[in-house]
Amino acid sequence: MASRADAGGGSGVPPYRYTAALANEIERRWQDHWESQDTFAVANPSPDGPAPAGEKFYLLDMFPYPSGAGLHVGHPLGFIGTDVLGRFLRMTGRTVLHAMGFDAFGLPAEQYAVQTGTHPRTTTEANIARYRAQIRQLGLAHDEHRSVSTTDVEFYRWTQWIFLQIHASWYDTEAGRARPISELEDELTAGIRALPDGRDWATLSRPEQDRVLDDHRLAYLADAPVNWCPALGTVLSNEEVTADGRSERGNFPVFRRNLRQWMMRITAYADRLADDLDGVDWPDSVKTMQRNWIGRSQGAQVRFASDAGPIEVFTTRPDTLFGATYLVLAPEHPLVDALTPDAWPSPPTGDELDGRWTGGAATPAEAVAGYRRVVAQRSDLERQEARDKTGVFTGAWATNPVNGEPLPIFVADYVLMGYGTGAIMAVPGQDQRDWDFATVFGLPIRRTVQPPEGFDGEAYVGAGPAINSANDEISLDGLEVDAAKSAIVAWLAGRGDGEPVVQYKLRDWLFSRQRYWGEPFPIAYAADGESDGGPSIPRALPEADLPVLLPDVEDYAPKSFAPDDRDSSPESPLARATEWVRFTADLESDPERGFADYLRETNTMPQWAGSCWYYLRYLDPHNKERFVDADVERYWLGPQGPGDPGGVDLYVGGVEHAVLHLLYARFWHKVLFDLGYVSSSEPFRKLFNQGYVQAWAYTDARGVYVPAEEVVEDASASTGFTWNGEPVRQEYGKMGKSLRNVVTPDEMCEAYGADTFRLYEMSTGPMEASRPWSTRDVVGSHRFLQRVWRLVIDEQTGELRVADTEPDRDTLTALHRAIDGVRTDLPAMHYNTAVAKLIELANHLTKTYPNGGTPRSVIEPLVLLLAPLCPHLAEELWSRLGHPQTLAYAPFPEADPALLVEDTVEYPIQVNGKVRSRMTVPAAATEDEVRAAALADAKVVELLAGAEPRKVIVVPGRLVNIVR
RNA sequence: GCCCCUGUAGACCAAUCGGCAGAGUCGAUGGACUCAAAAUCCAUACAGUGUGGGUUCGAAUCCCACCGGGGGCACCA
Repeated sequence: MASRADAGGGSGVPPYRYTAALANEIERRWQDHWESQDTFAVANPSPDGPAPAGEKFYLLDMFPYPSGAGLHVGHPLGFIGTDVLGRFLRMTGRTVLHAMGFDAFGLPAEQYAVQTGTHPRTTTEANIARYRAQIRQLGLAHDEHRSVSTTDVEFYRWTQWIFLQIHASWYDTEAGRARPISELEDELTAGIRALPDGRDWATLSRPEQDRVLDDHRLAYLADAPVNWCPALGTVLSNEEVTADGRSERGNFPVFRRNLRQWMMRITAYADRLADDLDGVDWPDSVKTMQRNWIGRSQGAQVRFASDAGPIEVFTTRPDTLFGATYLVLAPEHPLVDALTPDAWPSPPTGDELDGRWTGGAATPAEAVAGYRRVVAQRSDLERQEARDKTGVFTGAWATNPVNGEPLPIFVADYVLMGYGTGAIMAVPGQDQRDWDFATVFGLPIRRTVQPPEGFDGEAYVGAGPAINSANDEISLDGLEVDAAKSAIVAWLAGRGDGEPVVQYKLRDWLFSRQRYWGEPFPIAYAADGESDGGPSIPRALPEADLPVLLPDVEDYAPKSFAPDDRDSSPESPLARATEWVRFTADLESDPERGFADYLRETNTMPQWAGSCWYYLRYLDPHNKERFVDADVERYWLGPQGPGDPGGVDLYVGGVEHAVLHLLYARFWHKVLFDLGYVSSSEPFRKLFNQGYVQAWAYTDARGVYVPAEEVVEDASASTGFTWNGEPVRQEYGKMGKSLRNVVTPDEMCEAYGADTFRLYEMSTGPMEASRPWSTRDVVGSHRFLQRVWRLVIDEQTGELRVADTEPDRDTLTALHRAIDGVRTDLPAMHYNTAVAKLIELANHLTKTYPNGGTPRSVIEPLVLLLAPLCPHLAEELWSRLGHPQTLAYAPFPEADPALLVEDTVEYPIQVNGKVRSRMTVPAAATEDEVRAAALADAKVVELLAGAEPRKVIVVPGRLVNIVR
């Protein structure tokens, strides 16, 4: 079977037609040319070098993970989009930095290594080479000298270095920024700062002092509840666990358990991460997602007295305090054991104890223990699915500070230990969850906010005046929610029973993984333990020891377990590299010891580490002294004026990174900013989310996916499509192997050429929209490029067909309209409409000059207009038109405003909103002249039949509407 | 359940401030070229903007309700 490329070059086709074969030849030639001439290399400013030519623009794509499957046509959508913009900006005089790197640590290479024994580096490098080749054939104008991969030793050296800076920092809440931990130590030593627990710094032993410092570091070890995934053999960050309590990768069960792990104190930055969103130009949807993730809420902490001491409760509705009728603690709450009495008490009210409260247990301790057992055996998923309220009475009462009322204390799993204080005051009148629980356990319900007339729901959570809310000292009655909140919080604070407080959903970032293929931590522990017998203190390795190289190991797999083996414990593959793990040194970070034996940290960093700062390394990829030179960073990323946070000028990628990558990267950047290493306070000044390329997939009668490329449209089939004559059902989804609908850029480049592929991807819709891939439609873009080629080159002879004649006025107008439109559309990334305007111009020229002889003064601007979208074809035509230099830096055409205005305007004339007639008037006509002309129109006179119109609306340049 | 985005010819998509529903592409139909086909070129037809209300001289555009599609969050006190 002949391929399209063969058909294009076969007999009967003019010898100099723009076929796929010719396109491929042109494209390879120009790609080689750009590479050999270093066309897209961009220099950093230097004191002795020449000043940069134009205003800088740092253009950035979210770098890809080089998977073994290679690219499909969906992947390069964003890359092509940024390339078009970058090329346009270069032609308008900007100095553009555009580079491409690889996020190359990651699980697939490691899993492949586990299966085959191939070193992950081998697999990764092969995949990167394939990606580079696939990207190169698309003609993307990247500065190749700036390409980095997170797995490069010279890259992860600096990832480790940044980790050391974070580890060597603490967050000074008074100053509102991170500072070197050495300054904290100095202040403690000098007595300027006291220890929060009242101990005297000078009397502490060295390990005790180190532990105090470790409690402040932005990177710290903690026994924290983590998400342990036995099947993957590793812990996961909160962000990597799905809503139904499974691993995002692989969909395995995840269990909560306590483990000693590396954490990043991202919560210290919660306010700045939320507030600084105001200063960046990001889509509102992404800002909202980040704000929701940080989850800042204003509220109050209230203390309820109990026999086991005060119980701290967080609430966002302190105004409803008079409506509290019981308290609930999370089952894991530390006070539960102290509260639980030996025997069931009689209620202070003198009533019988409600049978529903005890769960049938003989003693409170038994009831609580039994309930805890039930809860612990539930997975997170089950806990979420079970909406029925369960719980048990602890046997204890607390006192409501506003009215001295005794409130029974329950334990229930609808209260989470991880949020607030792990204890709530329950206000069934104004909270549906509390209402449900109160209903199950027969607890009193009291409204303290007046619901509106006709409200027939249960709990009322809306606005309204307070009721039933007064004691001898204070009355909230009649106050609206906000006023009531401030009043009661002030009253509580005055009595020492509470204070205003801010809560966040954001948790600290779990930063260690039990994996091989990641950055090793530059950390070690004393082999013989600590002199005070406490847990090991992590010791930073000196900068001179960087990079800490990944050792070779026999087995790359972490120890994995049965998916539901909740009691298993993680074990990193690096722990088996015993020669690497143990070493002897005299560490400055361990002043207590001289030369001593140490054991390396055997966890590795999560995949996010490299992506937190790669955009900084593009700026200065070969710097041996620093991760990025300060002046270079200031030039490319520095703030442009007051109120500007600085950062990358445009960052383009999918919305799937709205919280994870973008939040982590902002956090690292802010730490580096606080420590004075970067001048920008935000990494990405402007963010743009491109859409996805989706694809149709087809299933047969059994529901099995069939190869999408072999499916034909068939109106006679019940489903409209057939495969091998069988009807198949169409569905819409992601492009991928499992749906058997993958189309690769390689196929498209072979069948049509890269310029056609680029043009097609850019013309199917606006950059932000997802759209279906349709191979059938690609030919339209190809035909357009053939028309452009034919305007310049004779298909029979290969000679130029342009003439040095003057274009007519219509053609000139068409050209300048196109210039004007394209100049507006390209910087706005409205590539689909820019393409339409180019096609319109080409169609006009084809029609106007059917026998060749298109004026050079029109053709040359057309070629330049096309250059950002189809650079190879444009370069080729530009060169054939006699220009020896690349057009990459040629000036982009400018529209002549005089040619954009028309002499006359055609006005539709509406009568009562319906178009009844048309007229042509000079463009310079005044509103009154237009009105007069419209009223004089024969059709209008006929329709009005002598009557006076009630109203005449003239929209200049648009239309006239006459209301009868 | 809550929040956000979205709905325009058979398909993908256009339409400055609310102002003539159509720029462009595919497909369809007809024609040119061809012995024929492919490729290429030329021409034509096709929707009243998811549904129902409202505001307005005028609504795809603004407002309300509902329906469909996509995404995010989810016992967060």
